[in-house]
Amino acid sequence: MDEVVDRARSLLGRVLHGHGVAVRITEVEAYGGVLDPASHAFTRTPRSEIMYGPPWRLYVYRSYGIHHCANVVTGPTETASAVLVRAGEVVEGRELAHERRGDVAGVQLARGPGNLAQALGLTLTDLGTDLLSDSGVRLGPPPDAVPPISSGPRVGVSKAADVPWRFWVTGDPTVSAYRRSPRA
DNA sequence: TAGGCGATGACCT
DNA sequence: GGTCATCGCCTAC
Repeated sequence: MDEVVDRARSLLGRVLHGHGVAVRITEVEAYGGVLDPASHAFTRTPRSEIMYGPPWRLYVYRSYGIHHCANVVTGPTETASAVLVRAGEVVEGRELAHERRGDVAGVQLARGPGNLAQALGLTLTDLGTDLLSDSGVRLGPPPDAVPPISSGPRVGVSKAADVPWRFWVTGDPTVSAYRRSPRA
C-alpha cells in the first residue's frame, strides 16, 4: 500500500498535457484499488475495469452528470490503484484553457478535479489513453527538483476519508483548502 | 429494468 | 454555510 502513496507523491510537479493545454500537477489523491473502500475499483465493474489494467493509463469518469474527473492508473496490473489529479497550474495553452473554463482567475483554471479535467478538455472519449505514448493526453517526465509536499485527509469521499492520502505542493496558490465531505 | 446516488462546483443567502 | 443541477453507472427488484 505504501507504493500507492509513493506513486501519488511522485506525480506532483509533473506536467500533464491534454489537447493543447499543459498543467503542472499540484494536488493529487491516492486510491488503493481493491484494498480501499473509497475507490471506484473496490468492486470490480465495467466502469472500473480500466484500473485493473496496466499502469499509466487515463481513467476518466463523470460525476454529478456535469463534471469530469481525471485519474492516472498507477498499477501494477490487477491492484487497481489509481491517483486522482485534483489540481494543477496551467503552464501551456493558457488561452485555450480560458476558452474552455471561461473568464476566471489564472490560478483557478485547473483548481479542483472537475475544473482541471475541463481545462484539459478531457472527456470520456479519453478513457484508457496511454499517458506515456505521444497521444492527445500524455504525462511529462518527473521534475528536476522534487517540490515540498504536504498531506491530509481525502476530500469528498464518504468512506475511509481519515487516511491522509491527499498530497499537494506546499503553499502552491493553485491548491485550495477544500472542506471535508459533509458525509464523511 | 427502474430507482438511487455520487472522488463536484457554482451560486445563493 | 447551504442548496441544487444532472446523468451514467451500480444495485436490487
